[in-house]
Amino acid sequence: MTKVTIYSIADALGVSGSTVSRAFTRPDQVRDDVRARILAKADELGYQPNRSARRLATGRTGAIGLYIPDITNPFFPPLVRAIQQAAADNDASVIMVDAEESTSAEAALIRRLAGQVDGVIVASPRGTPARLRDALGSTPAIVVNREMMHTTTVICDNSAALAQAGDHLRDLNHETVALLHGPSASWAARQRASAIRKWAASAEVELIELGPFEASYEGGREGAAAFADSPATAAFAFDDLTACGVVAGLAERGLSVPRDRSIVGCDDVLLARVLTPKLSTVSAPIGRLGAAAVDLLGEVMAGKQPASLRIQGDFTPRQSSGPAPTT
Amino acid sequence: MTKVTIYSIADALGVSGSTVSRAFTRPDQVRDDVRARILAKADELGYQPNRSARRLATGRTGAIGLYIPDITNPFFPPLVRAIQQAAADNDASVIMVDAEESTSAEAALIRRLAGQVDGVIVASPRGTPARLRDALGSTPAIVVNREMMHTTTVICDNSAALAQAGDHLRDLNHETVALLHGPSASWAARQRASAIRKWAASAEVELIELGPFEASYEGGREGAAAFADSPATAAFAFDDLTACGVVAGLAERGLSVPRDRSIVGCDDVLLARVLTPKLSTVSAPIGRLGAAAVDLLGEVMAGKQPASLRIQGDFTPRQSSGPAPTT
DNA sequence: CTGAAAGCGCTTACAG
DNA sequence: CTGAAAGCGCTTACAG
Repeated sequence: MTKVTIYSIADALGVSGSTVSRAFTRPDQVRDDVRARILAKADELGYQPNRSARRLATGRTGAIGLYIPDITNPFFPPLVRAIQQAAADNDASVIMVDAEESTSAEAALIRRLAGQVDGVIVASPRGTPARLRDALGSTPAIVVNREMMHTTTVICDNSAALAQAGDHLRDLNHETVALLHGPSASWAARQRASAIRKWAASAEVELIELGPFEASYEGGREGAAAFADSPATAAFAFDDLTACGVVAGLAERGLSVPRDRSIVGCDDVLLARVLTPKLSTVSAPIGRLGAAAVDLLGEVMAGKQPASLRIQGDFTPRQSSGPAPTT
Repeated sequence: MTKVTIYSIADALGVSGSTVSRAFTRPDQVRDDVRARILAKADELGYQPNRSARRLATGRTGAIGLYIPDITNPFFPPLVRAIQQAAADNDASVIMVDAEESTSAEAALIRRLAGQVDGVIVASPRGTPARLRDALGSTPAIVVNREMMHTTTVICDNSAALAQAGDHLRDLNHETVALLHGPSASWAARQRASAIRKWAASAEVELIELGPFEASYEGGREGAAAFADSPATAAFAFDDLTACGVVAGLAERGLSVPRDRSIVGCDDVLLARVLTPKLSTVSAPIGRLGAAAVDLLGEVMAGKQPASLRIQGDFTPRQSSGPAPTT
């Protein structure tokens, strides 16, 4: 099976390569019957355009880059999926790189990625804005899950939902509530913490701040130890995976959720719904986040400066939050 | 910031483009000091080779394709990561496509992918071998997680581990054990079923076959209903996610694991370790699967016909299996 | 609407 | 070890 190019088709049909090329890229500039014959022949020969050649000629790669800090964190697969799907709708392929949780590799990975694609979507970067901007250079980019000046950004705003979650706990008679801090380098952790503090102040609930803890199951288990030793009867975990560790850590101490302690997670990942007890959590519309990122990236690549987007999260009470134990 | 090419460097240094090109691709063919100056200047100018041009010139894309049926299934992210890492070690990028669980889209997605890359890794395909081979055409390929004639394949062989798991249950005095079938289109499901049947026959344990059920949390809940109504005191779930659904479904019926029923999962995904109770499961060395796939793909691309690989799984008893309830 | 030609940025025989 | 030149397969002004 020899290589089939536009010239194979051109020769077979007695037209020029230019015409074949146009039949694909500017169909309206080719007479209908000629185009029909070209398309038919292309199909017959199994023609697939050589993307490298096209890219070289047009200067666009047709690919967008996606930087993810940790594909293994259940938050990201749905995001990756949404981004891929939106990209496919725009005939773009996506090249994904996973930092494997290494913050130090971040800048180098992003720099390399930026060189290979038309634009990049950076999810949950941990590095400083300056380093990130340096790595990006002039490549169009969208940052997801973190706000950053001079950059189009799409984030999930959980403040209102977190306040709702807080009210829900207060209504269940929890009078002192723990805030299990996420990693201090995480923008989302800082956001959530400040939203919760604000809620606690206005709701006149006593807030006990514990941590920071890693955003992992183990981090949650450590959090559980601190939580169990505190007077709090309910806690906000940084995310669902952490919450899951908290449930396990409490269980190891003979404390059962929601009977003895209540806990609310964040993100509503698969885990939150399959855990027993199901987690009360704040859900991020992850799919919309991804789709929006691709749309906005398209605008940036087109030279526009679209406004940043913030999507509201939503509180979903489930089984992990219950009435405060009566002592 | 204007585009920097090999000629920017060549001009700045008074050498030819050929020499600059060689400095990168055939360093031994360039005098040491010249190469050093070129590399330094490239660095100074922030040179990034244009991949499209390189690809067009060499005829290789430097990319491998990865087809995944469902990125959202916790089995796949670690596989993706391992494959990416191994590819990066070989200076290849990976273009991933996710079928979003749509079996019907499989062939078309794979065909498109195959046209864009030097070789493809196909994970857990559901389609018939004929359709798959047709979609692949002459593109070098490795199939992961399914055996297939005339194709280099890397799979995890769980037979021995499943028999170990069975023995473990029998030693805990379970006399009748349920097999919750996975989806009938799944090669892995058929494999596991036959390994379990073989074990049951030789161990003289009564096996009750239930299902098939979907490979999902919901599928597991359905399985739990059938399991609860059966005389079995322990069950093999198709995978960990399903097992998780079984635990939840049993809980809804007031049955607790491992007190009232025992359950063993498969794959040892993150979920298995964060669930309470932690799942007894058969672990696939997912990372090795991915690394091996990339290695073998390299051989196929080099024109060799490497032998298929089967890696042994391992049984890991944890908390979800306990002594049979004494009636 | 169509063709001849130049050009995208590399690589790589071929001469020297 | 180095340079001039051709070629990879497309796209796209430019002429007609």
